[in-house]
Amino acid sequence: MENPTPVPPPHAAKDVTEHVGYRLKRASAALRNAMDRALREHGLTVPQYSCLELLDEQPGLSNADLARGTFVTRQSANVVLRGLKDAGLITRPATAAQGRALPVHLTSAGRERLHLARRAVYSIEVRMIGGVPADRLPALLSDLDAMTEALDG
Amino acid sequence: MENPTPVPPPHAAKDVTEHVGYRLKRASAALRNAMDRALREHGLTVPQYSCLELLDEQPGLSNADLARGTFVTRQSANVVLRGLKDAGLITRPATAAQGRALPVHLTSAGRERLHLARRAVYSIEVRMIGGVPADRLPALLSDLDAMTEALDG
DNA sequence: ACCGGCATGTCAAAATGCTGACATGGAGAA
DNA sequence: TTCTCCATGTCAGCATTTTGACATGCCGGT
Repeated sequence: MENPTPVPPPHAAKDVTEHVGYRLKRASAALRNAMDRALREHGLTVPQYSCLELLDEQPGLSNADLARGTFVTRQSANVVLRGLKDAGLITRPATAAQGRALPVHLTSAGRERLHLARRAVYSIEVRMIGGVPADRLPALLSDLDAMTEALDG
Repeated sequence: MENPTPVPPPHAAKDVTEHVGYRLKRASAALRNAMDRALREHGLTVPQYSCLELLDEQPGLSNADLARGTFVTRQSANVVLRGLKDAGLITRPATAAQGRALPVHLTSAGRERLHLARRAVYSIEVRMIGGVPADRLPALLSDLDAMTEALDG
């Protein structure tokens, strides 16, 4: 009487490695690893790079914005920002002109560092995408998006 | 003269959220979050659950095997195993009969806990997969696999 | 037999991330 | 206005994970 009802598997799968979650995690880990190694040569961590990329695109984002954008907590993002500020790659006002949000901006050194690191990161993305047929890329993006929405919504 | 040569983007993309890496990370984060919440009710962390799942399928795996299987370092896996052992969910010999690898096995309590937690996790996977067209699932699995291989190989 | 390479388990230290909690500022309802 | 709700920034404590290092046991070629 330990387990009378076997759990119905999400879909036909011989073992764990056939599960979407496993593949997703594995791909994500591989990407994280590759980015870690590449960014280390530029003196950046993955969260730091992610913040720089977001800030280059949307200057003035707040700490909370960056936390959401990089999928970590506000507290973690705060630590990252402190590191970037100490490195002179971003600026952050000590007081808020209005509200509590403190808008973060890239310094020219930050922009420069980002542009250098971006080369390395993009080449990784190119290598990663190289494995999948080009005509399936839109579907892949869409499916990843759908999965996220299905979980978050 | 700051950046004479713009970096060629990996593929046509208006912003960062169009990049495969971003989508991948986002989906992975959403899954991780959902699993964290679900497994907490069962007193398990994601790495712990992952180890139990692997051990149920392949009894006798070593710490290093589990580290590779869960995409963490041997040291991290060791901490996880210690937790599982303290909880009485696994057994681990103190000495190796041959070689250095110590084969890990599930206890009946471990199997029971796994079967309970599996329901919650599978329902998450079902929900996640629910967002993508069923006929695209094989391609999705294949593409995730291809990306991993392109990065690791 | 010997030795070099390699995988494993483990220790120590540091970095990283999260949970819980609290104070502040703003928007909207009563 | 006043009050309630929500988002933000931040502090403290804890958990998790990684890097770096070292000792042990096997397996290959020499």
